[in-house]
Amino acid sequence: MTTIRDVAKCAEVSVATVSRVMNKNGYVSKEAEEAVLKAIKDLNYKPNSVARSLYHKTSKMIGLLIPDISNPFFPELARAVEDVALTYGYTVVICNTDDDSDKERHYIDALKQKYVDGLILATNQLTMEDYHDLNIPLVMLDRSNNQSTPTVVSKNFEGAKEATELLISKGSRFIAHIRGPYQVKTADDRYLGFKEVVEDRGIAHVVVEAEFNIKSSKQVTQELFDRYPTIDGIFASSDVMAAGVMKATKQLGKRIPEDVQLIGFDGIPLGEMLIPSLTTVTQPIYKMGTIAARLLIKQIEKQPLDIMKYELETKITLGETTRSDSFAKT
Amino acid sequence: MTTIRDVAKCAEVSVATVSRVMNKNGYVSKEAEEAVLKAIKDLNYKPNSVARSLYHKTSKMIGLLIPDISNPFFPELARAVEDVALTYGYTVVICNTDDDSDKERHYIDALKQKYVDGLILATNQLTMEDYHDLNIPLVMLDRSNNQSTPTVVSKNFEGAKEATELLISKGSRFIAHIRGPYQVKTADDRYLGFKEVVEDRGIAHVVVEAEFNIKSSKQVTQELFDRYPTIDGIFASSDVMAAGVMKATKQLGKRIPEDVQLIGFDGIPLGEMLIPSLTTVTQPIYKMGTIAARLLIKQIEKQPLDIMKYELETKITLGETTRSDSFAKT
DNA sequence: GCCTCTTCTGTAACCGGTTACAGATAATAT
DNA sequence: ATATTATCTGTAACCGGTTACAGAAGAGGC
Repeated sequence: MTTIRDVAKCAEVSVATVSRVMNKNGYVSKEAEEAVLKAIKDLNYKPNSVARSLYHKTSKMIGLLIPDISNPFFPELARAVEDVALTYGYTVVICNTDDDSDKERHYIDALKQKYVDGLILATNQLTMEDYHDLNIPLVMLDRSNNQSTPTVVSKNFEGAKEATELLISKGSRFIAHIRGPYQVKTADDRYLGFKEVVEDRGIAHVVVEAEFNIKSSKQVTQELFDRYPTIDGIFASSDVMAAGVMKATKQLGKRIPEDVQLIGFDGIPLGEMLIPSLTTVTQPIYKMGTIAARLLIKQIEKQPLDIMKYELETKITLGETTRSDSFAKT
Repeated sequence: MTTIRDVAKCAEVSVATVSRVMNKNGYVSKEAEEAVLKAIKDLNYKPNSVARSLYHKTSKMIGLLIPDISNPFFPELARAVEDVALTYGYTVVICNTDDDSDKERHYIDALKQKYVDGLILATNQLTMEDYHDLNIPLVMLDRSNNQSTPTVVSKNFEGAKEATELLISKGSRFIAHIRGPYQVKTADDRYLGFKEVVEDRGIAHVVVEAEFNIKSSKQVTQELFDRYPTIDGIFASSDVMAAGVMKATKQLGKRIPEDVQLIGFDGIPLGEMLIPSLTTVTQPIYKMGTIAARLLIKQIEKQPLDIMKYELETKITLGETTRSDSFAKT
C-alpha cells in the first residue's frame, strides 16, 4: 500500500505539500503541484480513508436502519438512499434491526464507533433520548414520532381515506381493514384514515390486526370471513398483506373483485405482478428515500434545512382488484 | 467522546495497561484490572474502531457487491450475509453495481480505502485480475467464473434439467425457454440444462432472451406467442420473469396451467404470492448467503477451507402453474 | 548476597493522514 | 533601503488506538 510519505519521497517534497495538493488548500507552487500529481499517478496512490477518518472524526458513511431488507418495501427505499449517497461520496451501511431494540442499540453503537456521519431511521424502537445522545445528524423515514427531528413520511392518513372512499364509491358496503401492528405509527395513521371515512359515511366495518407479512394477513383474512362472510371490501395496510388476502380469498372461493374488492398500500412492484393486479395506494417510495438521504447529507454538511417535515402525496393506482364500474354489484 | 487516555487517567494507570485489559493480553495485576474495568464502566467507554482499524489495517467490515437490491432475488441473500456477519462481529456494506464495471470499480476502490476485510461478489463485470490485485479475501456468490476463488452457487444446470423434465412429464410438448442475458453464467447454465433435456427427448422447443425483469419477459412472451401460438410450456430463467410470462398470458387469454404450463427458477417469496402460485426451481437462497459469508470470514480469519466450491441442490416447488395430473390435456 | 525469571507497568513510536506553526523567499509598498 | 505582505515549504504534533521495549519489583534458586 502506498502512503502519503511514499508520494512525498517520490515527488521530493514533504507530506504537507502532498496533502495540500490533494485537498487543494494552502499555497503550493506550480512545480511542486505537478511533481506531486505525477507521483500520485505513477504510484497509483489512493489516500487511506481510515487515517482521514481518525483525524476528521467523520467517515463519509451513513447508516440506514430498517426492520428487514427482505420485506419488499425496503429494498427500493435502500436503493434510493444509496443512489443519492453515492453521488455525494457517501457509503451506506444497511442494518436490519428486526424491530428489536437490542439489535438496534448494538448497531448504533457499532456505527458510532466507526464515526458514521449520520443515520436514517426507518425503524424506531428506542426512545428519542437514545438517539439524541448520539449527537449525530438524524432523519426519520416512514416513521415519525418526534417534532424536532427531520422527517420524511407519506400522507398515510389521507391515503387511507382515499382508499376507503374508493372502495365505497365502487360499491363496497361492509369493509374490513387489516391494520398493521399497534406500535407502528404508519399503521396507526392508516387506521385512523379508514376509521374517519367509514364512520363519517356510516359504512359497516371491522378492523383486525396483522403483521406486515403474507402469512399473518392470510390467516387473519380467513378468520375474518369465517366470522363475517358478507364482507365485500378489504383495505389492507400494506401490499404484502393484500397478497395474503388474495391467497385467502382464493382458497375460500371468493372472487376478486366481483365478490370482494381489495386495496393495498405501498405501491411496491409486487402489486403489478399479482394476478389480478393490485389496486393500491402508491407511496413515492424511491422519492422518500432520496429526500431522506439529501436531508441527512444537508445536515451533515451543515447546510440549513428549509423544511423539517416532508409529507409526500400518495396516489391511487387502479389495478384489477377493484371494480371498474361503480355499481357492478349492489 | 471518551478516549483510552481518559480511562487511563480515571483508573490512574497508563494507556498501555488499559489496552492490555481490553484485549486480554500481557500481564496486568488484579488491582489494575479492576480499576480499569471500573473506569471503563463509569465513563461508558467504547473503543474507537477507526483508530483500531488504522493500526491493524482491518475494519471488521465486509463488502457485498450485488447488481441491484431492488431485484427480489438479492434481499434474502443480503439478509443471510448480514445475519452471519453480525454473529462474527462484522458489518456488511451492500453495493449496487447495476452490472456496471465503472460503478463496481468505484465501490471496490472505496471499500479498499476503508480497509474492508473481504468481499462477496454476486456480480462480476471486472476481470479476475482486477479482483486478484486487491489482495483481500473473496467469495463468488451465484456467479462462478473462476476456479481459484471460493464459490457458492446452486446447481443451475441440474435444476434446469429437472424443470424441463417436469414440464414434459406433465404433458408439455412444445416448450419455450426464456433465458437470461448471454453474459450471465447462471443464465447460461440453465439454458444448457434445458437444451440437453429437450434435445435428448426430441421435444419441440424455442429459446428467447430477456432481461431479469418483469417488463422484458412480458414483452418477449407476447412476441413468442405471436409467432408460436401452440407453445404449451414455458421455462423462465427466473421467478420475476415467470411473473412477466403470467402477465402476458393473461392478456392473451391463455389459461395457466390448462393451456400453458409454466415453471420459474429461484424460489423467491413472490412465487407464492402469485395467483396461481408459481411452480419453480427453488434455490436455497438464504443458505447460499450464509455459506458465502462463513466462507469469507474463514478466509479473513486465516482458517483453512475444506471445500472451495459449494454447489447446492435445488428442489422443485410445485405450485399451481403446472398441472397436477400428467395427462390433463394431450 | 547474587543471579535469573516472572510479573507488572509506563514511555514512546507507530498506523496514515491533516494542519498549526515557523521559517524562507519573493513581490510589493513606502 | 526597509517594511509589509503574499507565496511557498517542511517539521512536528495530533487523531485514538496498539505494542515493542525497557525498567522495576518480587519470587525463587544457588
